[in-house]
Amino acid sequence: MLLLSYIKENQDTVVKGLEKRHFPEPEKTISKVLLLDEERRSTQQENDESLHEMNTLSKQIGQLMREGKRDEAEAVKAKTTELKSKTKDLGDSLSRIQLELENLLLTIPNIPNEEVPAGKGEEDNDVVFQHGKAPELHDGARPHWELIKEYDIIDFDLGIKITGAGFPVYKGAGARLQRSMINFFLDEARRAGYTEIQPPIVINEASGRGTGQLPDKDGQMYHINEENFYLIPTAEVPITNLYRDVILSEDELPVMNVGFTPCFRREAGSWGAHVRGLNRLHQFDKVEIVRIEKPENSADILKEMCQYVQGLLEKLELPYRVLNLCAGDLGFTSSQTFDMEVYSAAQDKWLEVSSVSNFRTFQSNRLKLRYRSSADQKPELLHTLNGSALALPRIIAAILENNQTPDGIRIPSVLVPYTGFEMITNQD
RNA sequence: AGAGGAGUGGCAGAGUGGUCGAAUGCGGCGGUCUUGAAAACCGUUGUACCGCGAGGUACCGGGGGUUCGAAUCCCUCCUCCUCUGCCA
Repeated sequence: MLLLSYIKENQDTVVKGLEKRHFPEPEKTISKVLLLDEERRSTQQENDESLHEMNTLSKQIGQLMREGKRDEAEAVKAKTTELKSKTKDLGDSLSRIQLELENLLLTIPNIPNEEVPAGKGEEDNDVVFQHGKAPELHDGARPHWELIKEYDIIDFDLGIKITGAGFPVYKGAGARLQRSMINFFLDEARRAGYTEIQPPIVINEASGRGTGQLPDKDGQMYHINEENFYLIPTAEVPITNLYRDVILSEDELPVMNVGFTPCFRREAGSWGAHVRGLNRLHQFDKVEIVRIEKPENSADILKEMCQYVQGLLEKLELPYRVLNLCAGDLGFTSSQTFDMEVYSAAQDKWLEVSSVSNFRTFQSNRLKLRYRSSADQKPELLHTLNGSALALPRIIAAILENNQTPDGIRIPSVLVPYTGFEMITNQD
């Protein structure tokens, strides 16, 4: 959620930012916000005055009662009747206006920062970096959804039997590869200074609102009716919400957390013919890095996090490219996002495996996540950032496809100490 | 899941209808003393909103209600503790 004070002081920037995102009728929305805010302030002033008067009279009554001046007290009481209903009305309008303002603010996405390219959709994203080259595959090389059958390492049909489409079962070497990658990613993050967190993978409504999944992505999360809980779409949600309603001291910064969790996404309406195999799932594993930084550092930290993720891809020997997402393709809560895509040779396709974002104060404003730079300073909102490091299924898809040989699938050497095998073959 | 108890400031803990944003202790910050530190003593110490300011308003787990007036009474939800039951 954007800061109201920011909107007030930077109307032009906000309107231009929303235009860049192709947000409909930005000017109209912003003037509505400002109008509601004005209404809120004047109503609050009236309300406060009215409450003040009530408080004063009530104290008088108490005083008179104590002095035994019953009749005088009753006289003052009579005066409060009218005031009371006025106060009630004012209070009602105030909360109605506040709710309307809050709901309107919740529909406004984050403002893209200056480095974000203009554009409408994914075709306008900027490729800012590219590394590695496509492997030369042997004749008869196949996409991963065929390879997993041949080597019997991932079974979609069994997943359909147990749950439904998009919930694969990992078997044998497939399960071990998956577990190895989780450990590898967590160990790498730990070496880079991140603290490992194992959060709940079920969250309440307040957490969903805190990081901005609610109300924006309500239909995209699995919901548990009895408890009004949601299955997490990413570890970002529980890990960032650890800091909801928290005022950190300066020496607690920066916060660098990493967590592995399964992630659940309904992906309602987003399935197409091109989405096959591991490319899109309802449940998948992901290691997520989450950082909380002082505002002045967040821009540099975003780049640092990208470097970190790129390092992982290089260690896995995967060809990849980095996209600076254009304003139209930016997530609702993000001010800038870099996507990492690996090249999948057998599909001749780029697969998104990481998304690294700076939310600036958009999340911390909802979370009320602040820090105090010194004892006599007012608390200041922090910046939150996060990134996948990494999401597993598409990495597995890329490894299977890029590393296939007539004799089996070669495991990247950095993973071999974790898997305990160098090749996936039919003998496993 | 059933029965009982409890949720108050960074922490501990008093307060059961009026001058309570809230005693007291601890902790934190500033100072006096000291070469320095400790001890002792003095002062200070929540957040948000409105207001140029003086100042005002709200917040005692969340929400609603009773009352001129609620931390205090009522309803409801949440959380924690104890016992019983169940169970990785």
